[in-house]
Amino acid sequence: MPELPEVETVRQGLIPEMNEKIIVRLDQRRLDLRWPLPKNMSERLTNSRILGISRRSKYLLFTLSNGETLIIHLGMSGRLLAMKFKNDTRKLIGTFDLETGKFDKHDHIIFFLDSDVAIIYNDPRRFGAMDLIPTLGLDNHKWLRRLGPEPLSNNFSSKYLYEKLKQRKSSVKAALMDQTLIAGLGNIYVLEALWLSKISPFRRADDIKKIEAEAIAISIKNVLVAAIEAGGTSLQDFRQVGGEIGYFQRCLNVYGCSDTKCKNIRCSGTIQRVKQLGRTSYFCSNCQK
DNA sequence: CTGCACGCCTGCCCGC
DNA sequence: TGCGGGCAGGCGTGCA
Repeated sequence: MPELPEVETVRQGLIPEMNEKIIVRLDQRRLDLRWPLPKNMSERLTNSRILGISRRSKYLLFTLSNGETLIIHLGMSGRLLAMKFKNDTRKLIGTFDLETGKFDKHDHIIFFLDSDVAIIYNDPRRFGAMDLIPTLGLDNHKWLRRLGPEPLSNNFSSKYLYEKLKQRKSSVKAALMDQTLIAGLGNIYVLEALWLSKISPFRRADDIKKIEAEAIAISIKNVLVAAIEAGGTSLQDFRQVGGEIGYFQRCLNVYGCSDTKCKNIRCSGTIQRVKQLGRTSYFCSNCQK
């Protein structure tokens, strides 16, 4: 569920908690998430200072003083939650219990910082992943090297999108979900952007006209910016660093809106829920052509 | 090479 | 009240 806006929201929340802090101890409670965790992760991270936190697509990148970068992917249900251990007044959801002093069974990794804050990685479904590699080799990492442009950067333009869609025989939805074409989108924001552009998710990508590609590119940027400003979408799992939900679900126009009236002001259609490529698509067949 | 089905994993929700 | 089945979906694998 965490797509680009959710990961960016987490990044922004982590910066005041983690930037310039030293990891004084690591509590690693499992050896694997989706894949094995980095070898000797605890030893390699202990006493390292976090020099910066950036994001590429849905990956969080922690630059460390030991010359390595920690890569974290939240998968479907991963959360990074900050917890003060002295004078804590925060309410955390589904994790550390202040009364019993016990961690949740899905608290897999806990980063203790020199500021009396701990960052808890909680992930019930364990679709998340971590890796730890030399910072110099970051661009060639297997998770990062094939990613397409960041949609909010100048590397992503309507011209780029038009040219790429022209090469695809799949549906426009499948193309926009492809991380090598554009990085960071998932089911929710692809469907929202297509609704805003009045393009059906079932249209063939190579049939998209130039003016339509422009509308899609603008819609992608608009929906991502708005979602980041709202602190992301919390449909089931997503939480911000302090445990708060995001508020963008109030702004969703089609995702999860089956059988409701289309919110397009000039449209009398009804939002449909249909299976597409083994995933759920929501769209209005009346105004999305 | 492209396009797409599948499996991973758990919690939740629905129907019986 | 209990239980089985379907669903959520990002991403790697493997197939045609």
